[in-house]
Amino acid sequence: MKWSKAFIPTVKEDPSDAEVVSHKLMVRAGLMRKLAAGAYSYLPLGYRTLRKIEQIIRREMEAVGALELHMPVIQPGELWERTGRLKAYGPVLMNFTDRHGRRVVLGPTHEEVITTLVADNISSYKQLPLNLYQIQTKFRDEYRPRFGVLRTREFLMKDAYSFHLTIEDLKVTYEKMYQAYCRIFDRCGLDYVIVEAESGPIGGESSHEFMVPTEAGEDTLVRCSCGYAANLERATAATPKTEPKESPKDLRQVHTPGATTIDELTKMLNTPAEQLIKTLVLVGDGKPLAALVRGDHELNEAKLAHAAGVSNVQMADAQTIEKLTGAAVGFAGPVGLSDLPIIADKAVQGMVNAATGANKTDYHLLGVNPGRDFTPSTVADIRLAAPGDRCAKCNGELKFSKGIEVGHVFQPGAKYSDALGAQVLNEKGKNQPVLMGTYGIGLNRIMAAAIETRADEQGIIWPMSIAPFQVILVQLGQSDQVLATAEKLYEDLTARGCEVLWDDRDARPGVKFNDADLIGIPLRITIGEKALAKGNVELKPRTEKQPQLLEPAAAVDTVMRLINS
RNA sequence: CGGAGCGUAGCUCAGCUUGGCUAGAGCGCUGCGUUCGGGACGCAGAGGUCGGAGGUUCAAAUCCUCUCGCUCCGACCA
Repeated sequence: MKWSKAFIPTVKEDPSDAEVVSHKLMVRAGLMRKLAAGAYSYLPLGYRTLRKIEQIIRREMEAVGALELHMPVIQPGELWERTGRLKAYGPVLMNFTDRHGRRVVLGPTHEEVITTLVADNISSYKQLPLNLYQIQTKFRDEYRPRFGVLRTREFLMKDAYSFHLTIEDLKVTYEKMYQAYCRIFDRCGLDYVIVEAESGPIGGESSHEFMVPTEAGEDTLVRCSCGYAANLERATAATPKTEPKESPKDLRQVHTPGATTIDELTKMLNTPAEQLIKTLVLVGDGKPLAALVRGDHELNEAKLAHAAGVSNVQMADAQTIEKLTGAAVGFAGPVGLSDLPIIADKAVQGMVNAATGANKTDYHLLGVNPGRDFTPSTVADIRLAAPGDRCAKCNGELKFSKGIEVGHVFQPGAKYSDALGAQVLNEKGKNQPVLMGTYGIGLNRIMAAAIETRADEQGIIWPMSIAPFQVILVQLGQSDQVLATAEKLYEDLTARGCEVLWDDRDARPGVKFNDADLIGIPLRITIGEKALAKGNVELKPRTEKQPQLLEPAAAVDTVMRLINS
């Protein structure tokens, strides 16, 4: 492709609305342009990379026996009601009403559609396992699209769904897909870590996320040198050892006017936050419950829901809290709160002479001792891990960092089959629900993550595998000799299957070199009078400083060797 | 949805506080010339409903009200 015939609108300055490196560079290198918040056009150069990522994914999916299909973006809202996800996704679901007054959902994912498909067309265990995937645009009306292409309202996703008779068989495919994902991200040149994850609205127990560590990421990774890795929602920390410094004292009520926050309370009582018990009133599946965490800890609602055996929890409103505790918000405490299930974090269990709310406006209790003054109905890990925490497995120091989620694998099992009636006859002629695994990859995020983690001050540095072109020919000047050499190189390389971008523009060398670096093509061949006087051209990988002088034919051989290595 | 900020040429921005003359700069773009190995220079040009609507005023990019869009922080989420 000649640059003069291409559409590669590079720009010198960072776009004013871009914050992260990948966003800036994708715009500057002419890969994409924004249409509206969370909606981007991919220009020819950017689309080439996206298609290369697609091809890598297709190869690896085929290698593990997944079959490509294509499902509708528009989906009946009724299907989403049946699985309860109309509510679970809430306003994130893009939807509209059609001319007949029916609710239509723009698919954010396709569990409902594929399960219906399988329910209607698979009836025997002999047809299992089955593994289907598609690569398609998904729609999610995000609260806040941001960071360029990292969180958008419309994005390209590879979504796969596998179906099984037994949990063992599901695990076999899950493992295969997990390995295939590793190969995909390896081939895309990403450094990634795999973390244990929460399943969120997809559902299911075991779940892993593929994360690319970078400051630009939105997700928080919690890792330990022993190999433990989880995302923040899932991470478990060792329960801090509290060595009782004093013997239990008597309960004492103190006047604490207006102290409704941990901060105010630590000042007023002159007590460290770790001596306080935070009592939170929540509603789980419509029923109120109390959650207890140490004052310096944060509640993890997903863990709480799990411990309480409910599908989700949310903070109770002020009215409910006042009714249940008999006090204004900020003065709740576990002592005497006998009507509610009390779920205490493990770290609360060993506390001695803690301070809590007194269930009386403007009063707190001192000398509170779990076991003596109140008894939790459940003790579990219900808090968020925090910097400074130790690893639950090896007691090493937990490290916190940011990452971009590029892939996620789940095992929802029978969740959708039960809701949508996907059953098969087993060997004994009895109906049983099909078990499901689901697997997702964000293609745009792969692209952004590759840029984010590999760029330098000059611009993008593509890995060979997903570079829009493998080689850029930089032609300096328009002399007959230069032109003829460029032409020959272009033909020879193209004939050998190499993807070449030929910068034939009548521009100054600096402009061309800077653009070449900006768009990040892995190999650059410079054709100029200087080297050509001795019959040479210059070959320089994007990552190297100094070029190598070679005769054109040798340059072609070297390029092909570098591409195939 | 709460908090903050920003909308002026294709892009990046100045001008707004304290209303006033033909609305500016750099980059990019067009033409001509000189240049040509890491974002050249000269000359001549094209390009603007100052986000939109309403209001105040003799007069609005500038002040007021409403509205739309974008960005960041938070909440929430994959």
